[in-house]
Amino acid sequence: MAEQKLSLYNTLTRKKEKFSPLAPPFAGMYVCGPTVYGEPHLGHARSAIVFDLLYRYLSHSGYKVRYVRNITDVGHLENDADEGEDKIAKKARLEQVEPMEVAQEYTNSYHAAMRKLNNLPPSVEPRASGHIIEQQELISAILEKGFAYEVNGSVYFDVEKYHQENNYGKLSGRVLEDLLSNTRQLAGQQEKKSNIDFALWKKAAPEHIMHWPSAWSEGFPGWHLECSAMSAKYLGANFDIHGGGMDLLFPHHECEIAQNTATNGGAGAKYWIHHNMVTIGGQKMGKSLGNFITLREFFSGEHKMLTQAYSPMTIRFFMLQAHYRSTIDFTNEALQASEKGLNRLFEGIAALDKISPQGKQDVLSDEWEQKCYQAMNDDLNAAVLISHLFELIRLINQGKNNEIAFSKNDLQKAKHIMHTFAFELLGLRPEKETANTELTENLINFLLKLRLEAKTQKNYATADSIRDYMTEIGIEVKDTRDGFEWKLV
RNA sequence: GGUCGCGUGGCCGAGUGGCUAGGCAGAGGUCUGCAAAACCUUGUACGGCGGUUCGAAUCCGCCCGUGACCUCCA
Repeated sequence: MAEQKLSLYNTLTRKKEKFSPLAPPFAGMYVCGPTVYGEPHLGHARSAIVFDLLYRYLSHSGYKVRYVRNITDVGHLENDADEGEDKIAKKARLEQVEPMEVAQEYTNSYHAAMRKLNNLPPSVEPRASGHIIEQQELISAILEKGFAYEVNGSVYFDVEKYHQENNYGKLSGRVLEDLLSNTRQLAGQQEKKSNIDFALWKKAAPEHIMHWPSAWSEGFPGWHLECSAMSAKYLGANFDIHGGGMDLLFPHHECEIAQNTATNGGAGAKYWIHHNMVTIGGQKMGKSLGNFITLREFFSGEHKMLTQAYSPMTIRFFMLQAHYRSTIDFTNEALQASEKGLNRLFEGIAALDKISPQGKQDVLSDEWEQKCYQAMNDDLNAAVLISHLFELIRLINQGKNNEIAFSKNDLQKAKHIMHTFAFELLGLRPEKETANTELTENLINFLLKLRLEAKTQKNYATADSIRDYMTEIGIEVKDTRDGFEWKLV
């Protein structure tokens, strides 16, 4: 059904490439998931939404997709100056609870937020802490190949040795010589042969909470290891797509490629897909910058930078209106525009059910569907897809006003397009509540019929009084040409 | 400092050698008891200066502004 001509921008080759999986009809996709030491925020939302769009589209196109997205609950060093104190462990000590309790709490928050955003759950969601053995095996393999060395119970990746036969920097475009001269000298790096070497295993300091036994020391795995280990475990040494934010391009993904290449000669993934950042006032959102807004705060509106609450679907729609490789700047004004636009889209789609077919000839050409697929195929251009949907909404509204006569076939076509692209692929979901029982619904309709009678008799005082009361209790009433409409707000 | 990117109408944001992106806001109109919604009309934008071209916002150069990465980060 779908045209199988998806092109994706591959960071590895720096150009758009036709997507062609290694073993069709299967497609493997690995995405760097959250580090669960804090509340999920807009950035997490963007990553999840972008790759949800890709997941949905690949599935829609007939691929059997295995979507793996990890949970990082161990393994990220705070920084080298801290002598390798683990992020999760640090937070745990501050809050005086078990590290895994912290990880679990934020994992739960993350899942709840992702569900609200209507992101489909991944096929496999592995935790780094559950794959210590696999990570240790990977370290052994790299040591065996001679691309790592052990010092005092810690193991480091030998970047310069690796670079003699391979290209460290092929993904990020970095030049090794520049890196060597520009990398900062940090405390606690005396063990490493070179500044740019990175840890595969770190010996845990005595006060360190999270540690595991290993052949080298009681310690913990390095920060880039988990993704290599878990992608290989669930997708194979060579798989199709690796995704993540642009901020992970270097060093994280570069190091992953080095680890993968060192063990089996391949980069791992064929297509490396990176989405851009969310900015606030033109600056990247970050805790240290003080412009950090969690998803919970967006949904409740409780944040000093927010003038109102924004629904999960508004956030999703806002994200989808920009191409994934562009930065997207958050402002209240932009989000309000999205909220209204999304409402227009949903109302237009709902109007489709109220239009009765009148035309004998089709007015909607088949090009509509093709245009929509073209937008998706062009590196998942959801922004252009949405513009097409709005063009169609304009026509639908004209049909609603009897300015265009749609045929039965037209209406089916329009419904099909909206359901496929707006709901199935973009993952938009009307949030409008309906009356919870048939009884309520009947009562509302009865009241409105009374109002209509009053109106017909020009008893506007009564008509307005009924409408005012209904508005007050949360029922929005709109008059139409031959009756009324209502919805709960 | 090194590397890479971006600069589009009031706002957000697509596009990229010639053909109206789209949404929001604004103005005028149609409809309407009022309200709301919807529809129609309306703005001829691409940082500056040069160059290439029949033609550039789109390619090239320089300048200005701005951002990301180089440190955990979506």
